[in-house]
Amino acid sequence: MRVPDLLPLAVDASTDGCCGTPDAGLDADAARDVARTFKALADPARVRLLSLIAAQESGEACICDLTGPVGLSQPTVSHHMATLAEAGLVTREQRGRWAHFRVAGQAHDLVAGALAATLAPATATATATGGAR
Amino acid sequence: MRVPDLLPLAVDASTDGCCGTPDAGLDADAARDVARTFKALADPARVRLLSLIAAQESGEACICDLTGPVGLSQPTVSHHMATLAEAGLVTREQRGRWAHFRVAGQAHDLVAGALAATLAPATATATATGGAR
DNA sequence: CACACGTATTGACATGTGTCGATGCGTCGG
DNA sequence: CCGACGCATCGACACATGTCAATACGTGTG
Repeated sequence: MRVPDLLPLAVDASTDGCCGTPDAGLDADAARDVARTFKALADPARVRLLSLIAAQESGEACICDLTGPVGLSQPTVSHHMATLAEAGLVTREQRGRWAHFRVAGQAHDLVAGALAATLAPATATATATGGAR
Repeated sequence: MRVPDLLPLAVDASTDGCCGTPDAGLDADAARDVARTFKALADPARVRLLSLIAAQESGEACICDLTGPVGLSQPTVSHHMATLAEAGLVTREQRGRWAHFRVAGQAHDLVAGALAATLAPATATATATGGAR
């Protein structure tokens, strides 16, 4: 399952004095969550699947619509979609015997938040935790 | 030394008629480039290293400053930094016998561009290629 | 109800990747 | 000039991951 309600985005508190977070980056847990989000996009097949769904006129697609364009077997596509869904980047809706996938509303904020947390640990906690639903 | 001038961000032209790019996502090459960028951030160690550098007061750090906080050996950190540098996310400057790393100016745009290309192939070509091509 | 169809799961395999110890290569200090 | 220091590379290992064929599971359809 694991659709984390966005990201913890905690900043390392190891040597955290009071206000400035001197120079310590994200702590181990936060880094692991951030990496988990990016890892979902770290494969050409998943990137292609996601862009393929995003490019659909209807905004959604089923597995059978995707196997052809990406040139992968049905089990492989299904596996990738499960990965994307677990990362919270797509949503899966079983309608009849078709599984309809669409890009999650969180998707952009999820990745943008992870990026912000990585590149600007100080300000990211404010922007991301407050900005993304 | 592979610092791709941002991303190609090409959209699939397989069934591209004239104007709308009906519903095809990124092509294989573009997806591979996008995935390459995200893959650099798909490991907790690298995320942590990057955030650690970004959090430095001076904006830069050498290997010896990083091995401690992340709890990894010097060769491993060196290897991760090479990965980040090859992805164009950090820059490496040899000064004396220290190697100083700083977050590349491209870094944010590089990742944001990859994200945009994935989630909004249609508009991304306009926004991203306009800035980079 | 039996069959066809779309999807998910399983098992297996090859490849990729993170990690470390040992070692090599420049550079500074005595 | 020689030793210490910082970093990169190499070789090796364990583990994760992408991929497929085979198969199981639900759901419509005849």
